[in-house]
Amino acid sequence: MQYDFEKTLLPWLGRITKEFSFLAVSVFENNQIDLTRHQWLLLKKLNDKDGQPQNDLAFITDRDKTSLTRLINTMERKELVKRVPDATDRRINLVYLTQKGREILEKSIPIMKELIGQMQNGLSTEELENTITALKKVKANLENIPQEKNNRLK
Amino acid sequence: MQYDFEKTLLPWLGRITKEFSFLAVSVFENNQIDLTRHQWLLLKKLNDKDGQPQNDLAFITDRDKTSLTRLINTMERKELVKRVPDATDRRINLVYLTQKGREILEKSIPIMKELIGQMQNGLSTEELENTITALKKVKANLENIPQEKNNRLK
DNA sequence: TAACGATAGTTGCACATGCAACTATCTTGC
DNA sequence: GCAAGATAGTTGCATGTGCAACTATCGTTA
Repeated sequence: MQYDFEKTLLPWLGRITKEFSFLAVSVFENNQIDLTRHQWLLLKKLNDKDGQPQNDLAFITDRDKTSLTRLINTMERKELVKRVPDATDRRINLVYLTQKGREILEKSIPIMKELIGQMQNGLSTEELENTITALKKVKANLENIPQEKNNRLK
Repeated sequence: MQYDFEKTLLPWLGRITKEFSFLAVSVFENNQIDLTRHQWLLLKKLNDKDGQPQNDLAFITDRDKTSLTRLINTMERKELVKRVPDATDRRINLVYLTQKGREILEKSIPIMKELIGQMQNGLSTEELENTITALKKVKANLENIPQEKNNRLK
């Protein structure tokens, strides 16, 4: 008998993540917002705390610093964020929202809330909480699996 | 008051997916298996049913056909799969596992099972089932959200 | 203070992905 | 049986990602 991967969490997580990304970009487009899911998330993090070093942003968005470099490149071209060299430590770039970035983010937040609401539609509060609790356990489990090579989040 | 996205499913799904990919590749490496998560999944699907057209494989792996083209390119270079033109319809390439592909897949399956087991560790059968049920609902919700542009899965 | 190691960020390379546009082939309808 | 449309697959371009190797700068310490 074959091992049935459909009865594990694995396939669902990937599918939903991908599907949601598509939807988000699609709904953004319908509202004349030109943002990818990744760009949106970074704007959101900058809105929570503006002017962060690239390294910190890489950490909180679970991303390699090189990936963040290029995401910032793209977003700087689109004038959503700007790099400002740190006054005291010249190695550091602080990343700030531009006015345009802030406006686009504010326009996008209710759309994202609506979309998340639709996604979670039909789940009771309890069901939702239980699911998140389970996913947190899963995340914790993954973090406890040792791996030699994983040094990107140091 | 800020809307707290951490209390929605959204951030957890993406994080876990990414973290699991890392772990899988890392554990594969430790066992001298050179596979990415995507390559592994395709091998798995071919093992379930060998000799499928590229279009069908794109569909069942939730992927654009162009993405699949290039994934097959990579995997053909690594001699994991091979393209065989369909005898009756010359537009179609049927994709088959190679001997090497099959061997590597068989070596990888117990490792994947083990990793999924570790990921789901501490979740009771009931909890796991409830979580999967909830995720299925979420997936169904996403599919019911209309979007003009999404024509990739036709 | 000079040297060494740590840290922040970038670049080269490879992989993965999607959309638009393309070629080749097949199917359908007149 | 031929033209028009549908289908399978590829390619160009853009985005996003990670690792290894690199530069520039800072901190520590001998």
